Amino acid sequence: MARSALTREQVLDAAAVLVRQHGPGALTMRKLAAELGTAVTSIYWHVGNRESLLDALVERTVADLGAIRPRGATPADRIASVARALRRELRARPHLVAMVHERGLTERMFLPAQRVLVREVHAAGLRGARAAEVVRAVQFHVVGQVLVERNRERAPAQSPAEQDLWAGEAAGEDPALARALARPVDTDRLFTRSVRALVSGLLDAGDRGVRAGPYSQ
Amino acid sequence: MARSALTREQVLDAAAVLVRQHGPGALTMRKLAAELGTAVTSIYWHVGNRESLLDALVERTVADLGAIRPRGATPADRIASVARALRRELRARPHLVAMVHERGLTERMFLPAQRVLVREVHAAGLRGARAAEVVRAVQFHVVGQVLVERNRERAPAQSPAEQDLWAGEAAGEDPALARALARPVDTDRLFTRSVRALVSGLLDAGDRGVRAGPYSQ
DNA sequence: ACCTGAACACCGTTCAAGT
DNA sequence: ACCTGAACACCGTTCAAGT
Repeated sequence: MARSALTREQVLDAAAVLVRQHGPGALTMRKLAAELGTAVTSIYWHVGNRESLLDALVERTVADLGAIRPRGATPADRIASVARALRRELRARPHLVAMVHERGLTERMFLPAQRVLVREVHAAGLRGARAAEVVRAVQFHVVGQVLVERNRERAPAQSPAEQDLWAGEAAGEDPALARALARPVDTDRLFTRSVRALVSGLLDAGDRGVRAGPYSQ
Repeated sequence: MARSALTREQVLDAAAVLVRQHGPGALTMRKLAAELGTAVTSIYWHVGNRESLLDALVERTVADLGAIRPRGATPADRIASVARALRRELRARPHLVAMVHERGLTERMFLPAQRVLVREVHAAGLRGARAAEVVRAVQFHVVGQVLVERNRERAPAQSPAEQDLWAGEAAGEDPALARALARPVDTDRLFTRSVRALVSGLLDAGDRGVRAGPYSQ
């Protein structure tokens, strides 16, 4: 498409389009060249090779992740809201997560959110190594969940699904549980609840020693 | 190596060796054929194509994941111990996790552990949908963490590392936190603590309503 | 400084032909 | 029922040659 004096920017733009449409696997140097109307080898002059092209693409997409504003009254609520916002941002860029994952750049992607989290954990009254641990636990949890969710979306029908297993099995003992596990997972709800549990568990731990208090019943 | 009457089993064995040594990316049909001393095309007769070869490999490896025995006195401890055991099993087979992830078979891989978790969550006094939620939250958390850790191991040196950021920045306000975030993550410790927090958060939630009680300070 | 085509060393897969 | 080589349609990358 684009004519006259190929730019590195143009290459990145075209590459971004290909990746957005069909994922990183669909980005071949030859297709990209065809899209740009140049010889394959011209691309190499501008971006080096496929690997560093993808690197540059990741760098770029990470850069325009939106800023995150915490919401809520209590620190626990505000930390949980940061986690939810971050998940939303990442889920809006499904291929980014895959590429960042492949490249091992998760840490980098997370720096802006980390700053925000530190502020909120401070507001919760934590300092030093204990505060750092909470920040990292939340961070790891969010990325982990996003990765798992992405994975599940790609393969909607699992071979011997949970359904089949839980249809008969424990139905006698706890039919409601069997029914619940046979239903597809509501990932939004699960994320919200587990983040809330994680955060309250992390913040509570300090109050009453490491081993958190009584368990239900 | 192997001579006379190529078997499907032999193909899988040789494929497993290649994958174990250098990851799924290193498994090419041509290398595999060379290893087996046959024509590339013979392999197709036995396993169909590369994709279903990898599927079969995953199936096989998932099948010999060890059984998990919970340890500890309280349900919270026992649930956490299942999470840790599962993480250990998965980390012992790094390529399996990648392949399962690519194939979207996470659910399947998790079925045996799910049974064990259900028993422990029952022991904690939960039933029905609430019990199912705890099981799934733990399950998702473990897989998520294993994926994140695998990702981090592949790229040990992150470009603008946390180190650089936290070296100067907030050092004034909370130097201990800055130091902690500048240190490399102790993933074993982080996993143990966050699982404990998550589980206690999940089990507590029932006792005192959804919004878990006071946060520290 | 930028672009080109030819060539190299790889892929996965199909297919007609052998035994 | 099993194995084969030839061939097809792809890859990423290098390199000498052009302007």
